[in-house]
Amino acid sequence: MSEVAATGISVLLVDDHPIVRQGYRRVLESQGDLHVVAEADNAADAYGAFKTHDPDVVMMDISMPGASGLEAIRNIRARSPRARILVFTMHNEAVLVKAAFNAGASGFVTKSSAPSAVVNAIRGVARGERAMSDDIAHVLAEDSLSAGSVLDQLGEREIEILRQFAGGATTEQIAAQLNLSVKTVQNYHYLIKTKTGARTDAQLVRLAASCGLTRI
Amino acid sequence: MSEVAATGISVLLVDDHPIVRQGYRRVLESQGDLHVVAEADNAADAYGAFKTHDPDVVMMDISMPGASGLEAIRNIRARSPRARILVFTMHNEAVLVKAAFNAGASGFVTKSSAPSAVVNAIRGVARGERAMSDDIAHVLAEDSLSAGSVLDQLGEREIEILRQFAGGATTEQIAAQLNLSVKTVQNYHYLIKTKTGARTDAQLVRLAASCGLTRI
DNA sequence: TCCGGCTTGGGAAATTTGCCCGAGCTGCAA
DNA sequence: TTGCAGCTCGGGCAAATTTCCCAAGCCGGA
Repeated sequence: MSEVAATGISVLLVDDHPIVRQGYRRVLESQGDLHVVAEADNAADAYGAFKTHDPDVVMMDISMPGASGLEAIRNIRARSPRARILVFTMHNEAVLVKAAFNAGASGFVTKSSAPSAVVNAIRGVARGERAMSDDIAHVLAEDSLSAGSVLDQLGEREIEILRQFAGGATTEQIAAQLNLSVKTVQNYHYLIKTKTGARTDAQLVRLAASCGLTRI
Repeated sequence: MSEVAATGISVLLVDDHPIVRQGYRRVLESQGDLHVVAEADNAADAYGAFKTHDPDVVMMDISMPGASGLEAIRNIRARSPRARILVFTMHNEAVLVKAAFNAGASGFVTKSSAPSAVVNAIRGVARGERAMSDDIAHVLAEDSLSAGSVLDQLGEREIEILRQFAGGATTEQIAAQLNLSVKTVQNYHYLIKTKTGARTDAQLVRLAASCGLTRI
């Protein structure tokens, strides 16, 4: 691995939008100590680029098409436990943040953050620290006080049914898929709404999407 | 208005993510002929900045919180018909593209485009041309062949009800908001599902989201 | 003028929801 | 070991919603 103090911090950028990557690249490289050594526009390429360039930090947008960003994190970390991954996204759901850290991320910064906060997060992650932007810290703080996230109160079965439902499946399809009676699926549906406080199906779909359970 | 040939092209950046704006700014300014004269992070500020700086081109991400980006375009164009607005977003739904052009946009470029395509679009828009990225041209071409998008078959009232429904509003809330009977809203709900072919409410929400009608 | 489409709602049958219940299972703790 | 708690699974039943069908007013275009 490169000597951080001596040669600066090497960064692998992962984002599916080329101009966004180029923008980040310029912002980072204007800092002097940050060097973008490679880019990737999907989760699959990310690991290849990681192996080739062995960057100090992977800066990754986890809302990409194809494989989930969380999968990509797990993937990289499983094969290279020393990898430092900074998640960089517009989402700020506590569930997603926790999922990212559980998957092995070292930091989590939202795109709403000031550029200075982003580059400082990169430096922190490169030093082996855990880094997150202020808004994420607040979200997690709120979350820890409010006794866990929405999804934490759901059982495995409930989450699976919520995922399929939010994905557009009908009650019959879910019942057939999971070998349940329609009535049971209906009951779960009701239970999920009760537990999450969603008043309409649409709110449930949005909840699932904002928790990263489904992508739209 | 500035003399494009003599002084370059002045650009107003509108995007709700500061680091994204800063990234774009650097990409644009590295071109030599493009100058970012102001930034705004919401639709309301965008018009203020437009009045103050009178830029040649407004480069705008229309997926921002608060007022719809389409509203912002209409707003600016209504007050300054000479304004050139280049929409720059990750969405590539034909409905949204057409809506943007109808609202008065001069160009539409997706974030998937190569940076060179983006800067060329800015130059084209500044010259008064209509500009769009290749993928958008393909989407519109497909759309014109496939006899219109899903949303095209919906009336204004239907779209408004779909938007509110997908946003999480209950039937009662929509009825109250629009001064309709609950029965009418229910009928619209059914009609929308029939017209769009959605079998569940969840599919409807996803449809609305994928058309840029709601954000999750 | 007439036709077609949008908007607004009524009606009635079919279906789903909301909420209650019980039963089997598992893990955990006293 | 017993017992409790929580998950999973489904029945029951009244209330609500959905699904269609229909009608009437309005407006713009042929």
